[in-house]
Parts: sequence; structure tokens; C-alpha cells
Amino acid sequence: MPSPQRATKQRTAIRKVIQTHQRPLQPKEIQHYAQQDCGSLGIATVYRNLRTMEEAGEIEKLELPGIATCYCLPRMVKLPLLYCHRTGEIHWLGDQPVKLDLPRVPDNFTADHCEVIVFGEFRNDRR
Amino acid sequence: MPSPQRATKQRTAIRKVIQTHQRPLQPKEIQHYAQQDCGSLGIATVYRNLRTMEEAGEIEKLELPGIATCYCLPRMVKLPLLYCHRTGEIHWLGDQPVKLDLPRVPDNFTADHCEVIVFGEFRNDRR
DNA sequence: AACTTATTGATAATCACCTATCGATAAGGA
DNA sequence: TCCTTATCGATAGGTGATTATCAATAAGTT
Repeated sequence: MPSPQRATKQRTAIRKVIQTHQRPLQPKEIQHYAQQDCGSLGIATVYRNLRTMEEAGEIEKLELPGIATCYCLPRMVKLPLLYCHRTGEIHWLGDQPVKLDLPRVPDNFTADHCEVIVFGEFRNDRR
Repeated sequence: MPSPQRATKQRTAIRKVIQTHQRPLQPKEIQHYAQQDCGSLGIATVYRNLRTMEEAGEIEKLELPGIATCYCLPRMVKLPLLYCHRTGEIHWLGDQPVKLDLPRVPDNFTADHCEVIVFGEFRNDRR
């Protein structure tokens, strides 16, 4: 019999955090939010679970400029990203029908995927 | 009398490399190419000069996904970038008239600048 | 409840990038 | 040429992200 994956409160909390928040999250953010469900949650546990969940295709890894790697639910549609200098958070630019097709690339280049990142900051208001 | 900047062969070589190559270069790449003009060139010297040149507005710093910070001549026009998984090099996607305007952003967000990055790889041919 | 072992958490260990240190070197003005 | 000091190079140090270690804990099966 193969070794089944156990339903620990830590893993469940991590999963919930990613499903709930509608934006890519960094490991530290995930740790922070998940701890509210979980009590203790070591950063190693976060990284460990993110890796396995990503390998299982349950979540998507997102590598971004300077910023630490982020994780989110697998994307069906590619939307531009907002990066806020002030909060350090990443958000989807999803409230508009911007369709991003891959630009045309040189013949000898095989395009994989494409990211559009808008840098700036949110006013101190709500977020 | 203020302290003038001296014309060392190291600095000259670094400058030339950035002016010559038509793409953003990483510190290590700059060191590598410049050493062909220069003989010895410590990595600390590269970083030191890149910082001062950037502060002087002579070059532009470019922060990109995962990849080390790159440097290039100040950009007049923002072009999409190609990142090659195989070579680790960054190239401009400049051979087509793609004008990239900032997407419309939320009211409470002040956009700064925008990058478009196409991931993929060049065939093993020439580059 | 007893048992097996997947999982956790604290922390040490890596790793890559970049900066600081400092004695040696060399640019360029006198 | 001599002298001042900007600059260099080797390397130690610092930083942040991620992984490895390993004893303790707790799923979940019997």
C-alpha cells in the first residue's frame, strides 16, 4: 500500500489560505495567515507543503522580480500583476478585460509563457 | 577641488561592455565580457561601478524574476523582454513595433512602470 | 489503545547575491 | 618624477530565501 497523505491541520490551513485569498502569496504571508487557523506553523512546514502541493499540480508557483516566489491556485487565464512597493503585496489586475497574448517572438525562440507586471503602490487607505 | 572620477581601464571596459551589448546584462556577464578588455577584473569592482554608474544615471538597473539584477543603457522606450531558460540571457523583444502602454489600474493604485517578460528559450543554433 | 510512520518545528546548513574591509595599485595633477 | 588619493582585487561578512536534519508529535489503521 502506498503512503497516503495525511490531513494535518497545518496542511489544511495552508491550503485554505491559498484558496481564500484572491492573489499570489509569498511563503511568509501564507505562514502568517495560516497561523490564525493553526496556532503554530513553522516556516519549514510551509515550504515543504508548498513544494509538494506544487508538484501535485494543486497550486502554481509564480516567480517575480526581486520579490520572493509566490503561490496561487493554477491560473486559467493570465492576468497582469500589480506589485505594491509599499505593502509588498501582489495583486491580480483582473477587473478589466485585458487579454494578454504572447507577443510575437523571433523564429529561433520558443515562447513558454509571459508575465506582465505593473509596479507602483496602493494608497494607504484600505489595503 | 572636488574629487574627479578617474578613467581606469576597468571602468572603461565595464562601460564599453554595457554600451556594446544590445541587451540587459548581469554583473557576472559584465565581468566576463569586460575581462577580455581588461585582464583582471574583480567582481567587487563590477558591483561598485555599476552602483555609481546607476546613481549617475549613466545606466539603468533592471530587476527581473529570479534572475540577478541586470543593467543596461537608460531606456527611452520600454520593450518586452525575452528570458531564455537555457542560456540565462535576457534580450530585448525589439524587432517589432510593440508599444506597451501601462494597463489601466485601480483608482487607489499609482502605477510606476511596467514590464513584460516572455519566458522561453532560444534554439541551440547561434546564440 | 497500540502501533506505524507521515508530518511537524526549531534550527543548522546552503546558496546566491551583494557589500564592507583594507592593503596594494595606479591615475593624473603639481 | 613625485605625491595624493581614487580605485582595485581578494575575500570576509551580511542578507534573504530555501532546504536538510532529526527528535518529537500526531494521523489513521488495526
